[in-house]
Amino acid sequence: MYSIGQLSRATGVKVTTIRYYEEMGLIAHDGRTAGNQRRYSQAGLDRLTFIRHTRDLGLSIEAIRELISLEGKGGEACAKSHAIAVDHLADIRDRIDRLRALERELVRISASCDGSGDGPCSLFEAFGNHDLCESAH
Amino acid sequence: MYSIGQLSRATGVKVTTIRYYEEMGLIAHDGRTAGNQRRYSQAGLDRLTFIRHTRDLGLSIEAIRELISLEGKGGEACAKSHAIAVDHLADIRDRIDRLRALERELVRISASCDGSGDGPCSLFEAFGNHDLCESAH
DNA sequence: TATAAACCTATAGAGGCTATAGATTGATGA
DNA sequence: TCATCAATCTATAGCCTCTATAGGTTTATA
Repeated sequence: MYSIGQLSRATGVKVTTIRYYEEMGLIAHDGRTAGNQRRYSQAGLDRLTFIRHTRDLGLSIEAIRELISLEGKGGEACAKSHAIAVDHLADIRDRIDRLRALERELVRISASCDGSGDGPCSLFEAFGNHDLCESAH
Repeated sequence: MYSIGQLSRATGVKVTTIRYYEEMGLIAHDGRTAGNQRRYSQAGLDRLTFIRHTRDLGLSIEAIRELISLEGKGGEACAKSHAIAVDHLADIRDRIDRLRALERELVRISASCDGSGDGPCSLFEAFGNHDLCESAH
């Protein structure tokens, strides 16, 4: 059996965060000591490792909760899990696209003035008036 | 003079958010009516437009506050503003790189199972064991 | 003048943690 | 066996950028 601190060191998830995940319903402990301290089995460690990885991938607590509820059920559950992965991938790609647009804008804005302080500084117009406006709002 | 609702409609920033920006020190109103309602001049509208654009670009409230304090000062202020833009650009590029790594992982994970539910579903192993581990933790 | 829309302040909640305080328990060395 | 100290416990508040709600007041229009 592992203490919460051992789980923390093994996975890199902070102790307080493990308790937070418990509160969120992602992980349970396998009993307590006489003095009320949490104890975990190997299954607990595996579960936390899974949570850590899926969080690293950017999945929300909600999505992870759903994945967990689908684990090992086969058939339709497999399809649902697949959908979570594919949806998240689409979301990531969306964010990449949006960040690329911001990157282009910022390149333009940075270039609008060399920062030397000689001559008029056009950064504020550049910041205040960007091309995204035409498409975004 | 504009009411807060007019400012909101003109910029697409919600009324409650405008009041939040005021509390954060990004925008001030130009007086109040006898009945205590905020009124704004053209300068207020311009300021909110600026805030909206810089938020769209992903700048933090803190960075915007600094930009505002530097506005129209020329010389060194121009250099500082330039640095804010360049730093933010570097940050955006970092985030793009990280999202690209996630994208690759998710492509691999999605491909590990077709979601048909025929045969064993390997999504959970794929989610729980990803390559990022070797580099990230 | 009556009504409805807009406005006001204050407060709580979202998501995903993190930090702190103050108390208790557990493991180790003497 | 006991002292000590690290680890753990619960409960609560804070971070950031809003958003939503409640309950009340003001403004604009018919």
